Amino acid sequence: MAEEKLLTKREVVTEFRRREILRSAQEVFAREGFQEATMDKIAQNAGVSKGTLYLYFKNKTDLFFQAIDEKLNEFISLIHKSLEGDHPPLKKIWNVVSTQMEFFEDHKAFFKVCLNIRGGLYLEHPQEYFERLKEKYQPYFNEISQVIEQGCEQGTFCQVEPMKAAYLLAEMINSLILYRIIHETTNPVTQDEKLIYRVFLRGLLKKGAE
Amino acid sequence: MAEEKLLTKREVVTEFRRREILRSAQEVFAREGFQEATMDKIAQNAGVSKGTLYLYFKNKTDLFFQAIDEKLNEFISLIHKSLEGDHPPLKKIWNVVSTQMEFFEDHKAFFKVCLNIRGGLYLEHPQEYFERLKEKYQPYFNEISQVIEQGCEQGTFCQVEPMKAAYLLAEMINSLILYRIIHETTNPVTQDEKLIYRVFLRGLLKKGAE
DNA sequence: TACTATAATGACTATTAAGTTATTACAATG
DNA sequence: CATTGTAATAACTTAATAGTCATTATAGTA
Repeated sequence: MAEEKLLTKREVVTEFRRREILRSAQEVFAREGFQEATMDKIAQNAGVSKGTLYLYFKNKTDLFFQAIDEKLNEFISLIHKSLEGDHPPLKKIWNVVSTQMEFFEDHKAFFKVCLNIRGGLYLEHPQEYFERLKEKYQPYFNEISQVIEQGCEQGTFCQVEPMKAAYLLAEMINSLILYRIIHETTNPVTQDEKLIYRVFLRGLLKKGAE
Repeated sequence: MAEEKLLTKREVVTEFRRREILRSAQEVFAREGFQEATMDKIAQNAGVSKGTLYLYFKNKTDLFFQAIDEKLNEFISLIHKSLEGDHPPLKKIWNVVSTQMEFFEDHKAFFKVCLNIRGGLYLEHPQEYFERLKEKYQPYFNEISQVIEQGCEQGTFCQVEPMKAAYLLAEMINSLILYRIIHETTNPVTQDEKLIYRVFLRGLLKKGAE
């Protein structure tokens, strides 16, 4: 009675096509950005014709957002996992820093796309997509902000607006990823992780100074 | 003998046109971003015909970069002025934070354009323009980094790579400007300036904690 | 005022690329 | 193996816009 939901050949092909198109789109968008990436290039790269793209995706913007959606999910779920369990806030902050740093170190092209989106969203995509992405990021900022709130309550951290502090931390991490890209740094990420961790928690001031 | 270099009517008009086009371009680019801003819109907004734009500027990209150039100069020279004189590093850090925060608070549209450029540069503009802009920003990062170096030497700051610390500071400031834009915050910037100043120098950790 | 050179115009061209659709290929099914 | 409906194709349409150029207007000058 095991109602084995065997996929027909057609369903298999359909799923395979969809994946292949998404993979191709990720590649081309990451390499060329939204404008320069054309539907023709993506189709060719995927080994299908342009018309086929439109059987699977409504339009270019739709394809774009679905393409990044997956990697973004991956990132956000990594962050989520790194915050599971009952650890002290300091440990969790460290986990965020190292997880994010290492993820983008391994996905530099995707990092550029993220910058690209954020920069372009305010100006070059329909408001609707901005809202969608904002929602997408929400859990990420919420989780960091909760960690900070927890730290405040426990008396580990100073009193701050947790969400603002979360933004600060997130952008501190991004700034060093950017630094690494611009200066083509190859030294171990761990050094930069430590730097962020230290500055975010203790600041630049030397003990006893001022 | 006062060799008064009187401008002819033609020269006056020419200079006026040029200024008017730049002003219009700043406006339209800030409102719509690079892609959406068309030469027609810019021309119409400036009250000239499209052909005229090409008498004054080589092409769209050229116009774009000349349009932002001016505001960028203004910003960089403000930062420069705020670092003049013989003040202790702490005072100078404060000056950077408040100058930058307040400048972008007053020029939110321009801030968006800056994000837009940075995001798009890696992917959507010729490498040449990226290099040009990098050079443009150089003095800004150099000055901050020198302040930090000075602080290190004087024993006020911990030992860090000054340029990385400069990046950290710059992006911390940007992160809160971004926060203000996204959350449509209207509370006084001074609060946010103080937050950055404190976190950058002393971090989030409560005295005596951990 | 008349002549010349430069500035300005806007219709025009050329290109690019998103999205459509008529046609063809192919998988499922009895 | 024949029939049918769905998937895929690629040539086509459409729209947008950067950049050009022949024509017109205007400032400088004698």
